[in-house]
Amino acid sequence: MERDERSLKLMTVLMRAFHSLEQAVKADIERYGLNTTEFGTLEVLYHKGELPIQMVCDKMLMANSSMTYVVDKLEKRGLIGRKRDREDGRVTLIGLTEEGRQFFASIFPTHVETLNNVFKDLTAQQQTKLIAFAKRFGYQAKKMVDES
Amino acid sequence: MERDERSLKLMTVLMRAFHSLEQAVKADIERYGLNTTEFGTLEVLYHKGELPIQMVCDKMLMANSSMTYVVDKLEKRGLIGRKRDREDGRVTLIGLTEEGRQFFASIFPTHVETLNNVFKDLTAQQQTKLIAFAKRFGYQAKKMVDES
DNA sequence: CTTAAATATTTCGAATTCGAAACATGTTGA
DNA sequence: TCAACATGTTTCGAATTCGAAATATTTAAG
Repeated sequence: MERDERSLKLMTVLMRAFHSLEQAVKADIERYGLNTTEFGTLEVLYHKGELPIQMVCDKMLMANSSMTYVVDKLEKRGLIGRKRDREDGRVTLIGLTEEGRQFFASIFPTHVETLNNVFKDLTAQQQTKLIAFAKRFGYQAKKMVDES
Repeated sequence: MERDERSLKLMTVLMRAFHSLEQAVKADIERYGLNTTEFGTLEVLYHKGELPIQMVCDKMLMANSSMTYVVDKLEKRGLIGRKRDREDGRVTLIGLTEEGRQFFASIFPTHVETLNNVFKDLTAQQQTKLIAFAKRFGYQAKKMVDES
C-alpha cells in the first residue's frame, strides 16, 4: 500500500474504531444516567481529588465554558461541590461529595470491565504497542495544531 | 502493568491521540470554510459518486436527521445536488456538482499531506499494525454495542 | 502604588448533533 | 388486493459544545 493510501486508511479505520469504542462506553455509562463528559469529570475527581475547574478542562480536553455547564449539572445532582480556593481568588475548586464518591465507586468497576472487553482481542504486548503508536501520532498531531 | 490499568491507559491515550488528530484535520479543513462533517461528505461523494443520503449517513457514522442539515448547507453552497431516485421513490441521491468536484479536488491533496504528517513518525509496518489493532478493538466494541 | 497583562470562571448566542415523530414510499404475506 | 411492516427522508425540540465577551482576581513592570 502506498503512503497516501495508508494514511487515508488509517484515518478511516481509526475514526470507525474510536466511534465504536465511544458508543460501547456510552452504552455502559448511560445506564447510570450519565453522559461521557459527566462520567469523565467524576473519574478525574475520583482519582485526583479536588481540582481547579480549569485543570479538569485540560484533562477532559474541553473548553472551560463547556465545563461550567457540566459542573452545574453534577452539582445540582449533588455529586460534586464547588469551593473557592483560598490561595488564589480566581480559582474554583471542585471535588466529589461523599455521595458522589460512593456513587462513582459503585459504577467504576463495570466501566473497567467494559474496557477490558473492548480490548480483549489484543494481547498485552499488542496493547502496549498500541499505546506507544497512539502516543506517537497523537504527539505529532498536537505539535501540528500548536504550531498552526 | 495489570490488565485493568492497561485498559484505562489505552482509553485515555486513544482519547487524547484521536482528539489531537481531529484537531489537526480540523485546522487544515477550516481554511476552506468547511467543518469535518462537510468535508467528509464531499470526500465520500468524490470517491464513490452519487449515493443515497442514507448510505452517506452510514459511512459518516451520523444520524440521518443530522445529515439533512449537512446536505442542506452543502446544497445551498452549490457544492452538491439532490436528485430523486427513479428506481426507489423513497430515496434521495446526492452527488457533487461540477463546482463541488473541482473545489474538492483542489483541497484534497493538502488533506492527505496533513495525514501523512500526522503519521510520519510511524514506519509503514507500524502503520499497518496500527490499522490491524484498531480494526480488532473497533470490531469488538461494535459487537458489544450491537448486542446491547 | 498603579497600570497593564495574564489567568480563571461565567454568561451568552450560535452551531452541531441527536432521537422521536411525521410522512412518503416500497415490500410482504394472508 | 390490502393490511401490516420496513425503509428513507425530513421536521422538530432538546442537549451539548464552542468561541467571544464580560467579570474577577492575580502578577509583573514601571
